[in-house]
Amino acid sequence: MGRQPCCDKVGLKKGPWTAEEDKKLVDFILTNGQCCWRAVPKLAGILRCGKSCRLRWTNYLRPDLKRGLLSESEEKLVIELHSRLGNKWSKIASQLPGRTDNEIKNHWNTHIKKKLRKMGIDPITHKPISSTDEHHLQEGQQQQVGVVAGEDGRSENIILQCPQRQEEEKSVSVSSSFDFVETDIFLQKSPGFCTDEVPMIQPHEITVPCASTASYSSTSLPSSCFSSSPSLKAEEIQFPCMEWPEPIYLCEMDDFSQWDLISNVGDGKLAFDHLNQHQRTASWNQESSN
DNA sequence: AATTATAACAACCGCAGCGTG
DNA sequence: ACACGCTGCGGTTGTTATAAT
Repeated sequence: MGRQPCCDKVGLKKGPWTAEEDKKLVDFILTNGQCCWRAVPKLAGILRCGKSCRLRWTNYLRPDLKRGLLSESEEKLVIELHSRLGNKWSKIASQLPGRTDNEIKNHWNTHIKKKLRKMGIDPITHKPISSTDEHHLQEGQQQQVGVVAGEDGRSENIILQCPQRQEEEKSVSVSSSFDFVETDIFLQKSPGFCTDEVPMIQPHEITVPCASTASYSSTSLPSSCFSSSPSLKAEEIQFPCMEWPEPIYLCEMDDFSQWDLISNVGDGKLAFDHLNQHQRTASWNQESSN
């Protein structure tokens, strides 16, 4: 079985990517497409392992990525999907075009988690924290079949979550997750909910914002926007009568034009304009706020 | 102005599933 | 059937920027 190891790690670089490395990787993929990641670093002349190249491309260099903070509606969608799927970041990301699993995971850990806790909601169970333990105890009693009782609450939680999560992963189109319904009801009843942070807009309250570009309704949504999701189809997510804000739907061409890494300088050649990461993020943020 | 704490996010690590020889 | 490599995923860490003292 003469396959070579994935990467021998000897002489391979780690840490932040340089402008030159980015350029090499982008040039290579734009020229050759995404092929065997193991071969990419050698062919592109990059001293990284294929895994690192793949991550850099998928999380940062891909031209269809949106930048900047998640919009309110994106956050709400993340919360809902998380209540159904748990930490299945890739599945959640597949429902947010232009967002990566890493980005969503980071946003969850740094923003959403705190907001939910601040609101008294357990970000893991999506239930009110005050009643979480008691609630689990009751549920545990109802679901004793096949359950090995843990000695502490922690292990019990895991036992309680798993069957439901597994079922939901098999069929996300199930009418409504109990967890999410409970969270949603709680959010609606919480006047103290930080509306300036994550407003929970009801479906009928969501309107497509006025924008200079064409507006999209749910009926005009291009199905291709969701083609990246093998396991979840957009229409399976239950959002009756919901009209999505534009940013969620569009893998905008605007995004490509705003993407400053690559620009066509004529005769088919691409110029690479590397900004440092924070400069770029700042400029994206600024653009998105305009 | 300097130092410390916190936030944000890019990148790494290890594991699991799947495909291939 | 088995061993191994490749890829993708999720958890975690490291680095940098910003805010607070």
